[in-house]
Amino acid sequence: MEIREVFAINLRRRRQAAGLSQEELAHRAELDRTYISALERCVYAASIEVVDRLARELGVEASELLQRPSVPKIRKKGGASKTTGE
Amino acid sequence: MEIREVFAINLRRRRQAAGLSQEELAHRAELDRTYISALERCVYAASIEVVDRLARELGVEASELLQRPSVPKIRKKGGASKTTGE
DNA sequence: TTCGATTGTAGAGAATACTCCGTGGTAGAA
DNA sequence: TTCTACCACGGAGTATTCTCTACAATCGAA
Repeated sequence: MEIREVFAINLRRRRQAAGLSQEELAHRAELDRTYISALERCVYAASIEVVDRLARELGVEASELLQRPSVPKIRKKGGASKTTGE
Repeated sequence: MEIREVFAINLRRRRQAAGLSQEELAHRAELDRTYISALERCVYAASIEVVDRLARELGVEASELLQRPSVPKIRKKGGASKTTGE
């Protein structure tokens, strides 16, 4: 999983959890709305400065937005082994 | 503390801990040597892609390189209160 | 349908990250 | 001293991020 994707997913989830629209978040973080949209679609690799500004407005640490999803406990009998895709 | 600084400090500490020169790390992460130097001096705000590439070569998660140093348990009697500097 | 709110997307330009060249400085070993 | 390894730093050029404007699509409510 690419780091852009990790960030995109975390950003969208946190934003929605905070009940903010892309526009609201963009305004608070002093960024452009279309840019937030692009970030959530993995169009760009954000600089750590925008990661930090978004994290602040979402009430989390910058590092959290780069946290890869923890592997969700595999429960299997005889299924084919599945790789992470990365 | 600015996020650049957080990253710069973590990068340098991890690099030295790994016993790598800026040149060695740059080569392994396929980045320019002078750029690594600049990152450790807070000249630029790296993109999350270079954070990720450096993290890989240092054997850590990208998110770790953005982790702010934990406040080291204040032990004081009557000293002037000290701010974080930020 | 019509409206408001939200998001996707395109294009052009400004700003900044990143590369590549070179120079110099410091410290340790020969 | 001389050599080597390592790092700070400058400038110029390329690549990418980020801003701004505009238009279209979707969805739920009136």
